[in-house]
Amino acid sequence: MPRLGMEPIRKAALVEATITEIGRAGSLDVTVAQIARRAGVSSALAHHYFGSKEQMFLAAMRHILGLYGAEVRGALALAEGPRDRLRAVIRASFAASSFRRETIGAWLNFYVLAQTVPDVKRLLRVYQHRICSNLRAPLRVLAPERAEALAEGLAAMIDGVYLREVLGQRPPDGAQAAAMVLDYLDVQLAARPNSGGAA
Amino acid sequence: MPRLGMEPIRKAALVEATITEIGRAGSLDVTVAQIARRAGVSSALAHHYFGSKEQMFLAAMRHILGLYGAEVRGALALAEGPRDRLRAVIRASFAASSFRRETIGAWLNFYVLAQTVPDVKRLLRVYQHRICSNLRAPLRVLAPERAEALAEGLAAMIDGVYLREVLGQRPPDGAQAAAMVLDYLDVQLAARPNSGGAA
DNA sequence: CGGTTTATTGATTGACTAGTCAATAAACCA
DNA sequence: TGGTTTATTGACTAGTCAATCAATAAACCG
Repeated sequence: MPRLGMEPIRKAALVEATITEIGRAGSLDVTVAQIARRAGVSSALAHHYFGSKEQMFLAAMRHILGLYGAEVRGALALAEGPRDRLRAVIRASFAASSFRRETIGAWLNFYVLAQTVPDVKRLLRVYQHRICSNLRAPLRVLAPERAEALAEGLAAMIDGVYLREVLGQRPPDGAQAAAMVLDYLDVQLAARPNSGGAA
Repeated sequence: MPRLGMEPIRKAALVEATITEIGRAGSLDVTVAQIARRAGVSSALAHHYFGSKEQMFLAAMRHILGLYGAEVRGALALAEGPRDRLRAVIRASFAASSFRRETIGAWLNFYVLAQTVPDVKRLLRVYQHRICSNLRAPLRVLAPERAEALAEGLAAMIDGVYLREVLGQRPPDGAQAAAMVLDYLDVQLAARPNSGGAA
């Protein structure tokens, strides 16, 4: 009994299911049948809407990055002044919507996928570029000379914290993770407040 | 024409080939046949010596971590004083023997594998614990109150730099990577030289 | 009401691959 | 010398899975 206008609903369900399955399995070795089952449809339908497994992965990744981007934009909208903006970006990176076991697991696997699938690589580069930009802009105000280096350091640290979360036995603690990066930021800014000349 | 005593030679070749193939493919989706071919033997022989693909992966990982451990030990042996020891550990993390495209690619994939294979997870935990210890010990001398937090921050940053290297278009530059982490360290230590109380 | 589009699936196919096995042969041993 | 161990492989098996297809059926359209 097919109702019309199912496409967006099914696609959304399949994207969610893809992330969940990858996160649970901790691997890209999930079958289309598994994903489809979780989404409550047949594997044939999944192929019908996405064309291939790779396209499903890509859509899932776009979804994750989209959520993250929304989180950042939302936080930035409320922030005033460069320091606040930096904090906003960092906190958004560990907000509950992104910093969950399944999402982290999926995210790590997309890094792996980027080595094989050019489209995924491009997508991930866009994300990296955007986060660096978001950090660099306020840093240019606070520490112009070191803005570039600090932005890269912060970005690396955020990625590193994510990565280490994958192995953690404890469930991820976004607040604590954010605190570590925020502390790094504070100390760096306190060090050479408004000028630079890093090695 | 089989000569005796081939086992260690074949095993070493297969381990090398495993790392190379995973690094090149950027994925764990490499066939035993591929690995064996690169090692110059049949896939049957690979199974003969390792029993299963999983054991090959595990051996490859032990090899990578072993190389890294040796690098750290070597650097530590030459270091004098806590500050020097810290620098040694960080530099060793980006030494040429470990910081190569293929090794980095393989290393990332082992993080993924850890989510599935308990033995790999255990191995990776041992590595993380060891690097944290190596950092903590000298930090306890230089900044006792913050030693724990700083060690975790440094470790996260090291992992993060590795991770970002995976996507990089340029070939990995260990010196520059090390410089970034060393700078982080210097600033943190300069900030509150011999006491603490981080938020 | 027919005809078209949309939704949906069971069944099938075609390709791939981990792991097994029996066979071959050189080297060592008693 | 003849038996055992070690090295090595080609061929095979059994299982998996992405992708396709033909078929069913509801909804919409003129």
